[in-house]
Amino acid sequence: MPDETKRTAGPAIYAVDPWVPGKPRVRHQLLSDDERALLAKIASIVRFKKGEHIYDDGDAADAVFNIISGVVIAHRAFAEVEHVMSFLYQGDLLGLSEEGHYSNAARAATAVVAYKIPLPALRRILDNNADLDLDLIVKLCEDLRAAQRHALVLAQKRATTKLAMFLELQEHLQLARGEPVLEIYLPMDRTSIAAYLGLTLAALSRAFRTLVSKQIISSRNRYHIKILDRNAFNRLADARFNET
Amino acid sequence: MPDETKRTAGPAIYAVDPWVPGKPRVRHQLLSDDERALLAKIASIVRFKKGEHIYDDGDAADAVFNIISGVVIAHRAFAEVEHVMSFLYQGDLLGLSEEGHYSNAARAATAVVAYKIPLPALRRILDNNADLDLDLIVKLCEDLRAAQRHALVLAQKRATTKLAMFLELQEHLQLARGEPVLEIYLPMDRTSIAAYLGLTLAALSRAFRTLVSKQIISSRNRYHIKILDRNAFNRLADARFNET
DNA sequence: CGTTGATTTGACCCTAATCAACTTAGGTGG
DNA sequence: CCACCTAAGTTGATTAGGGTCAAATCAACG
Repeated sequence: MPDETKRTAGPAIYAVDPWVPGKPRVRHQLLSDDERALLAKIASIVRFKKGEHIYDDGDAADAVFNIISGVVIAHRAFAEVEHVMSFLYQGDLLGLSEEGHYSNAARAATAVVAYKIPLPALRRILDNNADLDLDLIVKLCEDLRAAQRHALVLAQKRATTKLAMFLELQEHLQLARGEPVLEIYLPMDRTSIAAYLGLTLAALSRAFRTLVSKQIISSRNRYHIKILDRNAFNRLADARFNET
Repeated sequence: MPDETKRTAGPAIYAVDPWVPGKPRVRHQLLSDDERALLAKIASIVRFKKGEHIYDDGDAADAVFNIISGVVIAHRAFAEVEHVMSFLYQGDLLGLSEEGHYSNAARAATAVVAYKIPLPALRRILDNNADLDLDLIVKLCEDLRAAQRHALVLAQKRATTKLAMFLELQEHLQLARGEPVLEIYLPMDRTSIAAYLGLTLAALSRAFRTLVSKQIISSRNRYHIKILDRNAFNRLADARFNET
């Protein structure tokens, strides 16, 4: 697994479309070494323990975070229910899509290390740096597509379909990160997955059981899933197979 | 209703957060007159009839569109079902969040007039124009928030809640556009609304009927809705009231 | 080894999906 | 302007799938 952040110091933004099935393009670094060095100067490194709270919906937004390692959950309470908006991985930015105040809350799904980039300093650098703008635009377009994919998942009516789509997405992300994909690794807990898919914990659990009992997937443990029947899996998760 | 596009010619990008309840900030134009003139030079004006097809999922993306008037539906078929990703209004951009190929299809919900901006020309201008970048970033952040709001709506389990949230969103958009809000105007057909909310046409129809029979809303006709019981409406649509 | 939180499972209920019939609203052509 | 046609929307009956609540396991950690 190539870890760019070790070769060159400083914030990293990766981009790749993890959706198009059969097209596992490797993600690439959007920032040049110079840009990363520039950002590193104004960034500090922060650590969060698993489950730790990073910022709250409504807090004054004074910094953006760039994940070095670990998984972050962007979430939001609505009508007493927690909704997970996205899972964020190494190289992802969080705290970006707000102005003045964060519009999501964020917490660590695993132990997290991240760059914390103060907003005023970032703004100063952006103003003098046309290239960074372009990179940001590319990243934002990608986040936008991701949000629309999420909407597509949520619009599904069957729990097994949602779950299969989620697993496929995780698999593509893993592939894009250059990790092995014999198994799908799920760093977040079931509750978070359920909140992401718009299901109750019970319904998600049943969806897992259904896929397992149909021999479509198997699970070594809570965090490691293997796809046994790729065809059946694709039929559930992938539009191409449903458009006959 | 102020119509900026009539005062100054050329593409227009408006931005405002239409979500925060009780905070109906008026949208403002992100582009300067100079920028708009610049874009106008490379843009052509195109018209689409109601229901007309604008571009298809997968088409080579050769231009972005900037809506002058009318409503556009960004949609996508998945598993034989049409999903509406967003409704786009005057000043909105479409065809942006893709690279190479459009990732959504688009069709006109009403008669539409739009600027068509060829991508190569746009790229040339962006390269020489730091200000435009910034504007684009603001717009993208806003689109991103909108997509996450959509996800939040889709994650709701009750049809009446989804519908109320949708109506509230439309109301806020209208307010932001400076239109009167005694009634909520729904330019799109029921089928599109259902597809946006992840409901069947039948379920949406029943949700309307439920709200009407509970005296929460009334409808003058298919396109004009009035909110009768603001408290009950907010209890359904608005997180603030559900967090007790 | 006990305690706590996470996950699974079960029983029951309710809502929205489905399928289908019916009504309405918009066009079209006479 | 009206009769007709078609697409859009409504309504009804039925059913399946997920919600809800609660009990039972399981897993992690001290």
